[in-house]
Amino acid sequence: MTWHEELTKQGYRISGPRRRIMELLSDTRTPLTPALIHKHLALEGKPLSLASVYRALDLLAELNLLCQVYFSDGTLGYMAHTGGHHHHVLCRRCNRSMEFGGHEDLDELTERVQAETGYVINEHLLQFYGLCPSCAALRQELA
Amino acid sequence: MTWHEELTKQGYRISGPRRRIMELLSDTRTPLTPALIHKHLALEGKPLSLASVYRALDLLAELNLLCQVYFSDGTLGYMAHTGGHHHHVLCRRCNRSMEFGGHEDLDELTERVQAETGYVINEHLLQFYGLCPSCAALRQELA
DNA sequence: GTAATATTGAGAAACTTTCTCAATAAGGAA
DNA sequence: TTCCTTATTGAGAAAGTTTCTCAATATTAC
Ligand SMILES: [Mn+2]
Ligand SMILES: [Mn+2]
Ligand SMILES: [Zn+2]
Ligand SMILES: [Zn+2]
Repeated sequence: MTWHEELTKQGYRISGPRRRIMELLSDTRTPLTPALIHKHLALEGKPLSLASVYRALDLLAELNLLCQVYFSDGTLGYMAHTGGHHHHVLCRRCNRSMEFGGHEDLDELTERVQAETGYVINEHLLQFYGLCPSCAALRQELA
Repeated sequence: MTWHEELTKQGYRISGPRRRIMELLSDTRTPLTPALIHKHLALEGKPLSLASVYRALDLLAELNLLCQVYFSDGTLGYMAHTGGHHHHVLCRRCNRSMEFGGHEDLDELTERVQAETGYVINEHLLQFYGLCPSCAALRQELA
């Protein structure tokens, strides 16, 4: 199901701001913060109200059309959601981010932690940080 | 090594604000945000400048005397660091948080993701969310 | 095309974090 | 203990981020 269809199915309209944000994030390989999104769209010639950026991001993330990703400094960015349960690896240097399938890799650990702590666990946050291939190569050259 | 010793070893002073924040967080079982810490200390009678709260938290986290923990709504809180590599489980209802040993449970997954993505991974962010034992019990009663 | 109304824009307001610099206090030396 | 050096704090301004309000606009159904 496309994001158009998902929005429509849930009774929301396909508005300009929503479309522009989905398109921008689909074309970008790094997570973008609300401020960055606002800036990018302004550079395209037609600025978007910052309030609309926040509103659209909230809705699209709520509907699982976008993912929230934490930079290593803790700020929150957004990426297009390609589908399925997954997590992200981020490059500390250029912020380029890739997905990896989450599958049930944490199932075993989740069981252990539930047993150890007595908590009932129903969600997790997982991200990896490091260097992307090109930044790692660059670092090799300089060494 | 105690946090006193660690601060001293690194050439930092044992100041009132740093001591009060370490003591507060050591006595608290939920992560606290800067604003909450500021409020708690003010209620103790002697308010602390909010700027000092931020400065102390930054330093203490930098020295690994405190851990940063994300609430499920994305806001960042701090807890005393008890030592060793670990992660946290948070209760969505009461925010009570427990540690669990990180050991090398992610090593296998880390290897797989490095192979799949080509990234060189050197850090990870992991947290679990759910219900603590007492909140889960409460929920049972109401059902 | 028209009507109903969901959504946006603009700016105010609230909230969070950082910055500046004079005053204070911690730690080492005498 | 007292004095000296200077790291640290307090207070408030400033910068940055997120939310709110409401009239104007744009989308969708008919
Ligand atoms: Mn997963
Ligand atoms: Mn770990
Ligand atoms: Zn990179
Ligand atoms: Zn609880």
